[in-house]
Amino acid sequence: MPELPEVETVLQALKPHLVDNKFTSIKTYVPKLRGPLELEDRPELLNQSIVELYRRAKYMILTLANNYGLIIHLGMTGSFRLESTSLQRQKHDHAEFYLLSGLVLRYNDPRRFGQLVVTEPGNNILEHKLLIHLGPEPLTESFDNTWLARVCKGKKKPIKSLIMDNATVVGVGNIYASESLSLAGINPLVAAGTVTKKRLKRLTEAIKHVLTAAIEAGGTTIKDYTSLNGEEGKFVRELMVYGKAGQKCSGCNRGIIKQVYQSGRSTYYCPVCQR
DNA sequence: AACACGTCCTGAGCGC
DNA sequence: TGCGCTCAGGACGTGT
Repeated sequence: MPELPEVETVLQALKPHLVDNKFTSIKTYVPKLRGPLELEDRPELLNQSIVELYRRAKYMILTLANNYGLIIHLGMTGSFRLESTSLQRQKHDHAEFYLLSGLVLRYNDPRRFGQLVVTEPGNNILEHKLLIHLGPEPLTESFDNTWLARVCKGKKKPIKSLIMDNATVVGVGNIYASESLSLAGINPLVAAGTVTKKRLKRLTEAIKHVLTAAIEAGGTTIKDYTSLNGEEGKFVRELMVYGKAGQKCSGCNRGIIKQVYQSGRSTYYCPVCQR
Protein backbone atom coordinates (compact mmCIF):
# COMPACT_ATOMS: atom_id res chain seq x y z
CA MET A 1 0.00 0.00 0.00
CA PRO A 2 2.07 2.88 -1.27
CA GLU A 3 2.17 6.00 0.88
CA LEU A 4 4.51 8.93 0.41
CA PRO A 5 7.77 7.09 1.21
CA GLU A 6 6.87 4.26 -1.15
CA VAL A 7 5.99 6.65 -3.98
CA GLU A 8 9.22 8.55 -3.37
CA THR A 9 11.20 5.30 -3.50
CA VAL A 10 9.58 4.24 -6.78
CA LEU A 11 10.10 7.70 -8.22
CA GLN A 12 13.82 7.76 -7.43
CA ALA A 13 14.21 4.30 -8.91
CA LEU A 14 12.41 5.26 -12.12
CA LYS A 15 14.01 8.64 -12.66
CA PRO A 16 17.37 7.62 -14.16
CA HIS A 17 15.63 5.26 -16.56
CA LEU A 18 12.95 7.67 -17.75
CA VAL A 19 14.37 11.19 -17.81
CA ASP A 20 15.77 11.97 -21.30
CA ASN A 21 14.24 8.74 -22.57
CA LYS A 22 11.17 8.57 -24.86
CA PHE A 23 8.06 6.46 -25.15
CA THR A 24 8.02 4.77 -28.55
CA SER A 25 4.66 3.13 -28.05
CA ILE A 26 2.08 2.70 -25.28
CA LYS A 27 -0.35 -0.14 -24.91
CA THR A 28 -3.23 -0.57 -22.46
CA TYR A 29 -5.26 -3.64 -21.67
CA VAL A 30 -8.20 -2.40 -19.61
CA PRO A 31 -10.57 0.50 -20.39
CA LYS A 32 -10.23 2.03 -16.95
CA LEU A 33 -8.43 1.89 -13.64
CA ARG A 34 -9.89 4.24 -11.04
CA GLY A 35 -10.78 6.50 -13.95
CA PRO A 36 -10.65 6.04 -17.73
CA LEU A 37 -7.32 4.78 -19.04
CA GLU A 38 -6.79 6.76 -22.24
CA LEU A 39 -3.15 6.35 -23.21
CA GLU A 40 -3.46 4.55 -26.53
CA ASP A 41 -3.84 6.41 -29.81
CA ARG A 42 -2.15 9.45 -28.30
CA PRO A 43 0.68 10.20 -30.74
CA GLU A 44 1.48 13.36 -28.76
CA LEU A 45 2.86 11.13 -25.99
CA LEU A 46 5.27 9.32 -28.28
CA ASN A 47 8.82 10.15 -29.33
CA GLN A 48 8.98 13.16 -27.04
CA SER A 49 11.78 13.51 -24.53
CA ILE A 50 10.77 12.93 -20.93
CA VAL A 51 11.84 16.13 -19.23
CA GLU A 52 10.92 15.71 -15.59
CA LEU A 53 9.66 13.15 -13.15
CA TYR A 54 8.64 14.47 -9.76
CA ARG A 55 6.22 13.91 -6.92
CA ARG A 56 3.30 15.83 -5.44
CA ALA A 57 1.61 14.05 -2.54
CA LYS A 58 1.27 10.41 -3.64
CA TYR A 59 1.11 11.40 -7.28
CA MET A 60 4.03 11.04 -9.66
CA ILE A 61 4.15 13.63 -12.41
CA LEU A 62 5.93 13.08 -15.68
CA THR A 63 6.36 15.85 -18.22
CA LEU A 64 7.28 15.65 -21.89
CA ALA A 65 9.17 18.10 -24.09
CA ASN A 66 5.92 19.15 -25.81
CA ASN A 67 4.40 19.95 -22.39
CA TYR A 68 2.03 17.04 -22.36
CA GLY A 69 2.15 15.27 -19.02
CA LEU A 70 1.20 12.17 -17.16
CA ILE A 71 -0.19 12.06 -13.63
CA ILE A 72 0.37 8.68 -12.01
CA HIS A 73 -1.16 7.36 -8.80
CA LEU A 74 -0.39 3.83 -7.61
CA GLY A 75 -3.60 3.47 -5.62
CA MET A 76 -3.42 0.51 -3.29
CA THR A 77 -1.61 -2.07 -5.33
CA GLY A 78 0.00 -0.31 -8.28
CA SER A 79 3.62 -1.10 -9.16
CA PHE A 80 6.03 -0.74 -12.02
CA ARG A 81 8.46 -3.20 -13.54
CA LEU A 82 11.16 -2.09 -15.93
CA GLU A 83 12.25 -5.04 -18.01
CA SER A 84 13.24 -6.55 -21.31
CA THR A 85 10.56 -6.69 -23.98
CA SER A 86 11.36 -10.38 -24.34
CA LEU A 87 9.69 -11.01 -20.97
CA GLN A 88 6.01 -11.85 -21.11
CA ARG A 89 3.35 -9.48 -19.88
CA GLN A 90 2.02 -10.68 -16.52
CA LYS A 91 -1.43 -10.92 -15.01
CA HIS A 92 -2.72 -7.43 -14.03
CA ASP A 93 -0.22 -5.62 -16.25
CA HIS A 94 -2.65 -2.95 -17.45
CA ALA A 95 -0.32 -0.62 -19.32
CA GLU A 96 2.98 -0.93 -21.16
CA PHE A 97 5.32 1.93 -22.00
CA TYR A 98 7.87 0.89 -24.61
CA LEU A 99 11.01 2.98 -24.31
CA LEU A 100 13.58 4.22 -26.81
CA SER A 101 16.23 2.60 -24.60
CA GLY A 102 14.77 -0.79 -25.58
CA LEU A 103 13.18 -1.69 -22.28
CA VAL A 104 9.50 -1.72 -21.41
CA LEU A 105 7.92 -0.17 -18.32
CA ARG A 106 4.92 -2.21 -17.21
CA TYR A 107 2.23 -0.96 -14.85
CA ASN A 108 0.72 -3.73 -12.72
CA ASP A 109 -2.27 -3.15 -10.45
CA PRO A 110 -4.41 -6.09 -9.26
CA ARG A 111 -7.05 -3.98 -7.57
CA ARG A 112 -7.03 -1.21 -10.17
CA PHE A 113 -7.27 1.65 -7.70
CA GLY A 114 -4.49 3.48 -9.49
CA GLN A 115 -4.68 6.28 -12.04
CA LEU A 116 -2.77 7.15 -15.19
CA VAL A 117 -4.04 10.48 -16.48
CA VAL A 118 -2.82 12.50 -19.47
CA THR A 119 -2.58 16.28 -19.07
CA GLU A 120 -2.67 18.77 -21.92
CA PRO A 121 -0.14 21.54 -22.47
CA GLY A 122 -1.07 25.10 -21.63
CA ASN A 123 -2.15 24.65 -18.04
CA ASN A 124 0.02 24.41 -14.97
CA ILE A 125 -0.04 20.73 -14.15
CA LEU A 126 -0.11 21.44 -10.41
CA GLU A 127 -3.47 23.16 -10.96
CA HIS A 128 -4.99 19.98 -12.36
CA LYS A 129 -8.18 19.05 -10.54
CA LEU A 130 -6.45 16.04 -8.97
CA LEU A 131 -3.73 18.24 -7.47
CA ILE A 132 -5.19 21.67 -6.86
CA HIS A 133 -6.85 20.90 -3.53
CA LEU A 134 -3.86 19.19 -1.94
CA GLY A 135 -2.48 20.51 1.33
CA PRO A 136 1.20 21.09 2.18
CA GLU A 137 3.97 18.57 1.60
CA PRO A 138 4.93 17.08 4.98
CA LEU A 139 8.68 17.37 4.40
CA THR A 140 8.67 21.06 3.56
CA GLU A 141 8.56 24.12 5.83
CA SER A 142 5.02 24.85 4.68
CA PHE A 143 3.91 22.03 6.97
CA ASP A 144 4.57 23.20 10.51
CA ASN A 145 2.84 23.30 13.88
CA THR A 146 1.26 26.69 13.17
CA TRP A 147 -0.46 25.27 10.12
CA LEU A 148 -1.49 22.07 11.88
CA ALA A 149 -2.90 24.03 14.82
CA ARG A 150 -4.92 26.17 12.45
CA VAL A 151 -6.39 23.13 10.71
CA CYS A 152 -7.17 21.35 13.99
CA LYS A 153 -8.83 24.33 15.64
CA GLY A 154 -12.44 23.56 16.54
CA LYS A 155 -12.39 20.16 14.79
CA LYS A 156 -14.28 17.33 16.43
CA LYS A 157 -13.10 14.56 14.22
CA PRO A 158 -10.33 12.29 15.48
CA ILE A 159 -6.77 13.51 15.07
CA LYS A 160 -5.88 10.43 13.05
CA SER A 161 -8.57 11.08 10.47
CA LEU A 162 -7.44 14.68 10.25
CA ILE A 163 -3.80 13.93 9.46
CA MET A 164 -4.92 11.42 6.82
CA ASP A 165 -6.94 14.16 5.13
CA ASN A 166 -5.04 15.47 2.11
CA ALA A 167 -6.21 18.99 2.83
CA THR A 168 -4.31 18.93 6.15
CA VAL A 169 -1.10 17.35 4.93
CA VAL A 170 -0.47 15.04 1.99
CA GLY A 171 1.09 11.62 1.84
CA VAL A 172 0.17 10.35 5.31
CA GLY A 173 -1.79 7.13 4.85
CA ASN A 174 -3.05 4.60 7.31
CA ILE A 175 0.30 3.11 8.29
CA TYR A 176 2.23 6.32 8.86
CA ALA A 177 -0.72 8.01 10.58
CA SER A 178 -0.67 5.31 13.27
CA GLU A 179 3.12 5.38 13.46
CA SER A 180 3.38 9.16 13.75
CA LEU A 181 0.77 9.31 16.52
CA SER A 182 2.61 6.55 18.34
CA LEU A 183 5.88 8.47 18.19
CA ALA A 184 4.15 11.67 19.32
CA GLY A 185 2.39 9.87 22.19
CA ILE A 186 -1.07 10.98 21.08
CA ASN A 187 -4.22 8.84 21.20
CA PRO A 188 -5.53 8.57 17.60
CA LEU A 189 -9.15 8.76 18.76
CA VAL A 190 -9.08 12.16 20.46
CA ALA A 191 -10.83 15.10 18.80
CA ALA A 192 -8.30 17.12 16.79
CA GLY A 193 -9.46 20.38 18.34
CA THR A 194 -8.61 19.23 21.85
CA VAL A 195 -4.94 18.45 21.19
CA THR A 196 -2.68 21.09 22.75
CA LYS A 197 -0.32 23.17 20.64
CA LYS A 198 2.65 21.60 22.35
CA ARG A 199 1.46 18.14 21.36
CA LEU A 200 0.64 19.25 17.82
CA LYS A 201 4.24 20.42 17.55
CA ARG A 202 5.38 16.95 18.60
CA LEU A 203 3.04 15.45 16.03
CA THR A 204 4.36 17.67 13.25
CA GLU A 205 7.89 16.59 14.10
CA ALA A 206 6.85 12.94 14.39
CA ILE A 207 5.26 12.95 10.92
CA LYS A 208 8.42 14.42 9.41
CA HIS A 209 10.63 12.01 11.32
CA VAL A 210 8.63 8.88 10.45
CA LEU A 211 8.32 9.75 6.76
CA THR A 212 12.00 10.60 6.47
CA ALA A 213 13.04 7.36 8.16
CA ALA A 214 10.68 5.40 5.93
CA ILE A 215 12.09 6.97 2.78
CA GLU A 216 15.60 6.06 3.96
CA ALA A 217 14.43 2.46 4.46
CA GLY A 218 12.89 2.32 1.00
CA GLY A 219 9.33 2.30 2.26
CA THR A 220 7.23 -0.27 4.06
CA THR A 221 6.19 -3.56 2.54
CA ILE A 222 3.15 -5.04 4.26
CA LYS A 223 1.48 -7.03 1.54
CA ASP A 224 1.53 -5.67 -1.93
CA TYR A 225 4.06 -2.91 -2.09
CA THR A 226 7.37 -3.27 -3.88
CA SER A 227 9.56 -0.67 -5.50
CA LEU A 228 10.75 -1.03 -9.07
CA ASN A 229 11.28 -4.67 -10.07
CA GLY A 230 9.98 -6.15 -6.84
CA GLU A 231 12.28 -4.62 -4.22
CA GLU A 232 10.65 -4.66 -0.79
CA GLY A 233 10.64 -1.78 1.69
CA LYS A 234 12.54 -2.30 4.94
CA PHE A 235 10.65 0.14 7.16
CA VAL A 236 8.36 -2.72 8.18
CA ARG A 237 11.10 -3.66 10.69
CA GLU A 238 10.85 -0.25 12.33
CA LEU A 239 7.08 -0.18 12.81
CA MET A 240 6.05 0.56 16.40
CA VAL A 241 2.31 -0.19 16.34
CA TYR A 242 0.94 -0.87 12.86
CA GLY A 243 -0.20 -4.48 12.53
CA LYS A 244 0.94 -5.29 16.08
CA ALA A 245 -2.38 -5.76 17.88
CA GLY A 246 -1.98 -7.77 21.09
CA GLN A 247 1.78 -7.25 21.30
CA LYS A 248 3.55 -5.38 24.05
CA CYS A 249 4.33 -1.76 23.14
CA SER A 250 8.04 -1.44 22.40
CA GLY A 251 7.88 2.27 23.27
CA CYS A 252 6.77 2.12 26.91
CA ASN A 253 7.21 -1.63 27.40
CA ARG A 254 3.99 -1.68 29.44
CA GLY A 255 0.91 -1.30 27.23
CA ILE A 256 -0.59 -3.87 24.87
CA ILE A 257 -1.15 -2.55 21.35
CA LYS A 258 -4.82 -2.10 20.65
CA GLN A 259 -6.59 -2.24 17.29
CA VAL A 260 -9.71 -0.16 16.74
CA TYR A 261 -11.69 0.81 13.64
CA GLN A 262 -12.13 4.39 12.57
CA SER A 263 -14.43 4.90 9.58
CA GLY A 264 -13.66 1.48 8.20
CA ARG A 265 -9.89 1.73 8.66
CA SER A 266 -7.91 -0.05 11.31
CA THR A 267 -5.94 2.05 13.76
CA TYR A 268 -3.24 0.72 16.08
CA TYR A 269 -2.07 2.43 19.25
CA CYS A 270 -0.77 1.87 22.75
CA PRO A 271 -3.40 2.86 25.34
CA VAL A 272 -0.67 3.40 27.96
CA CYS A 273 1.73 5.79 26.23
CA GLN A 274 -0.71 7.41 23.80
CA ARG A 275 -3.11 9.63 25.70
C1' DA B 1 -19.81 23.18 7.24
C1' DA B 2 -18.27 19.21 9.10
C1' DC B 3 -18.09 14.67 9.24
C1' DA B 4 -19.40 9.69 8.15
C1' DC B 5 -19.72 6.33 5.04
C1' DG B 6 -20.19 3.93 0.39
C1' DT B 7 -17.71 2.79 -3.67
C1' DC B 8 -14.28 0.87 -6.68
C1' DC B 9 -11.30 -3.81 -6.95
C1' DT B 10 -8.75 -8.63 -6.25
C1' DG B 11 -6.37 -11.86 -3.52
C1' DA B 12 -4.98 -13.63 0.97
C1' DG B 13 -6.48 -15.87 4.83
C1' DC B 14 -9.67 -18.17 7.48
C1' DG B 15 -13.50 -21.24 9.12
C1' DC B 16 -16.22 -24.99 8.20
C1' DT C 1 -10.11 -30.07 -0.73
C1' DG C 2 -12.77 -26.38 -1.74
C1' DC C 3 -16.06 -22.99 -1.14
C1' DG C 4 -17.65 -18.62 0.50
C1' DC C 5 -16.98 -15.00 3.56
C1' DT C 6 -14.23 -11.03 5.43
C1' DC C 7 -10.66 -7.87 5.27
C1' DA C 8 -7.10 -4.81 3.31
C1' DG C 9 -7.42 0.94 2.22
C1' DG C 10 -6.62 5.87 -1.17
C1' DA C 11 -9.48 9.18 -2.55
C1' DC C 12 -13.57 10.70 -4.53
C1' DG C 13 -18.61 11.15 -4.30
C1' DT C 14 -22.68 11.26 -1.75
C1' DG C 15 -25.58 11.34 2.43
C1' DT C 16 -26.68 13.20 6.99
